[in-house]
Amino acid sequence: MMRPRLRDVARRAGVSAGTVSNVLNRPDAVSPKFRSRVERALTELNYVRDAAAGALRSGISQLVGVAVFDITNPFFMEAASGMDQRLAREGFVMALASTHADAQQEARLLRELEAQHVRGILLTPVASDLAVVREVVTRGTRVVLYDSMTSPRGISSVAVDDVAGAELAVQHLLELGHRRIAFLNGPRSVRQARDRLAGARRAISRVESARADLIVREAQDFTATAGRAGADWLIENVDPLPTAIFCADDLIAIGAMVALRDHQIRVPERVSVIGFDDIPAARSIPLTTVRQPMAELGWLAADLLLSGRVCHEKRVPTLLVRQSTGPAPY
Amino acid sequence: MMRPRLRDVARRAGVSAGTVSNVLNRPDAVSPKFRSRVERALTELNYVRDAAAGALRSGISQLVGVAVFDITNPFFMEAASGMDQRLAREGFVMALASTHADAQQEARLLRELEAQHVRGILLTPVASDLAVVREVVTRGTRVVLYDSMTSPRGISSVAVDDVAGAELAVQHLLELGHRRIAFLNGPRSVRQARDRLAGARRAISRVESARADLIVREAQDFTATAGRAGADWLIENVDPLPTAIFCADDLIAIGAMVALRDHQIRVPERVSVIGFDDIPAARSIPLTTVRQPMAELGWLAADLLLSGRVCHEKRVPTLLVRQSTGPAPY
DNA sequence: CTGAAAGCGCTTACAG
DNA sequence: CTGAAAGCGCTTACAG
Repeated sequence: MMRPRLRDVARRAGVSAGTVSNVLNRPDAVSPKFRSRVERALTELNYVRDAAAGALRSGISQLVGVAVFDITNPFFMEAASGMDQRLAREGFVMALASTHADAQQEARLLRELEAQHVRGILLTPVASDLAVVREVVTRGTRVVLYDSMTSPRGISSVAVDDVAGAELAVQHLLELGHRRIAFLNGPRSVRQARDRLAGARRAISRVESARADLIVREAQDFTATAGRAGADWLIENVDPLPTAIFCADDLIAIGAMVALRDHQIRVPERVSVIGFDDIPAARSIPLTTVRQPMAELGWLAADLLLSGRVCHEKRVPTLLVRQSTGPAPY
Repeated sequence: MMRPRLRDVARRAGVSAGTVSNVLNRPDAVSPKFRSRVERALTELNYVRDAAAGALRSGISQLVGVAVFDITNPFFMEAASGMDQRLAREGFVMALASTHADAQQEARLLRELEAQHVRGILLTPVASDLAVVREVVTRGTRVVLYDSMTSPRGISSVAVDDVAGAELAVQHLLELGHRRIAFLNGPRSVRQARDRLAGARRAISRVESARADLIVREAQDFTATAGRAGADWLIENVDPLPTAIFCADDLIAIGAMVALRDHQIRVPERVSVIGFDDIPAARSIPLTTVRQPMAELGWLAADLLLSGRVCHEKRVPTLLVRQSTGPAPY
């Protein structure tokens, strides 16, 4: 009826609770005879260690906190899946939560996870000052930053170069002859949005032969709904319509394509669309995009967390040309 | 440096630790004078309750376990998002994990979450015997089943009628004149796959005027990769190709459409494709599908968990006709 | 190598 | 209404 406790196992094995605990936590310190006796009792009773008690006493739990912007964005879930793969093999349980890209909620969440004595936290940071993160780290909780370009001392991070990625995207459009390009960005409060804007601008500024324009429109968030609204806005307010739209993520791009289709504007014949991330759905659109190795980076972030190694991994994203981009129509 | 403890707050407020705890847990039992003094100390020190200690002592934590088949499937993440919305408003933290639709891993996970003294578990059950679930519930952990058609006594569940949904899908194809229909199903070990097959068969068996065929192919899992392989198999092995493909979920449908496109088979002119779930990407394809109200059901499941009410909610899914289905070509 | 004991930070009857 | 004390189930020095 009740779950067995350490003392139940101890009684059954005819040893003390301390010895059972030793078998569990430092088996080498127990004689083979006692160890096998205890192990039998453990399996016979189907013992599961009380995680709360263990966490309280030892100061550490089998929980790893993962805090991302948005759990419905495949970008983050691909990453979380990579993290989970690394974590599960050591028996850790992932506690996933969303910050909704809000600094307040991020702070609340970090404290809450710390209070659970999590083994560590994998975080997509919203705030770039990292004040709360530092606080938590100072008190002894490991944090690894996912998708963060800041490389604070003592805190590991993994990231992709967003500036380079956006540059790649816009360069691709320029090479196709586009000279009036719209950029459907995410909210500027998010670092990724700022960096991608910087990259887009840099590519534009490189154009020498002719003049190139970048029309920037900021979406409310990185969702398809926001992308749709953004494209609707372009269609209504920008005349003539740009011949290409660079979107700050694939979800925005998907939304933009829905809007274009609703207005019978053909992609890529009249307007080219390019995204960012390469979420699984991008392939089926099929959407030209800038690929980020999300699962790989997630795996790496979890690995850094477990090993305790401190380092800053940066990856350069790659361009994936599919069928949503083509030559400029004029 | 160290996080403040209850006793630090007590000292600062000039009261005992018990009184601070009372302010936190049963404020009405404390006089207004003491209460406000304690509350000030609480905020001044930025106190965060130690969750592990609280869980150990009270037997309950602020954690809610969520165990789904696959965290990269938008179907589950839309649901999780609904759960999170309900949970976050009461200050609960969601611990999301994947069972990979495997009964073993499900059992392991349930025990692990129980050991964390979670407030409850929201589970997409793999095993239909529910033995481990019952065990956990007997010991006092609340469980609400998500997407489960079994309605065990004492355990709440929310679900959509998969049989009816699949019937709806195939009926739609039949009404369009299709008589050779392929069904790209998920693994039969999963209840949803079995139910959707039953629904598809039922629709087929209703046809009176002419004969209708259902060619069933079981995919490895509910992913786009599996869907692609499934459609490739159909293209290679079934001649003539069926004029319509019903897919057990949208991911499989998306994969199938990629395969068809790679073979220059036009959708819906030569082959109609219909999915199941209505994940956000479906709209942008645009894929005809059977809609499940995932976020709503997730919210409801979390609500049942928190309220402790036991009931079984069933929803009837709805058909969403978009542009991936059309009249049979012959 | 093993056992008895202290203690992690809370919560909760209970005495005053 | 408040405080002192016991105890949740573990882990970990420490004595034997």
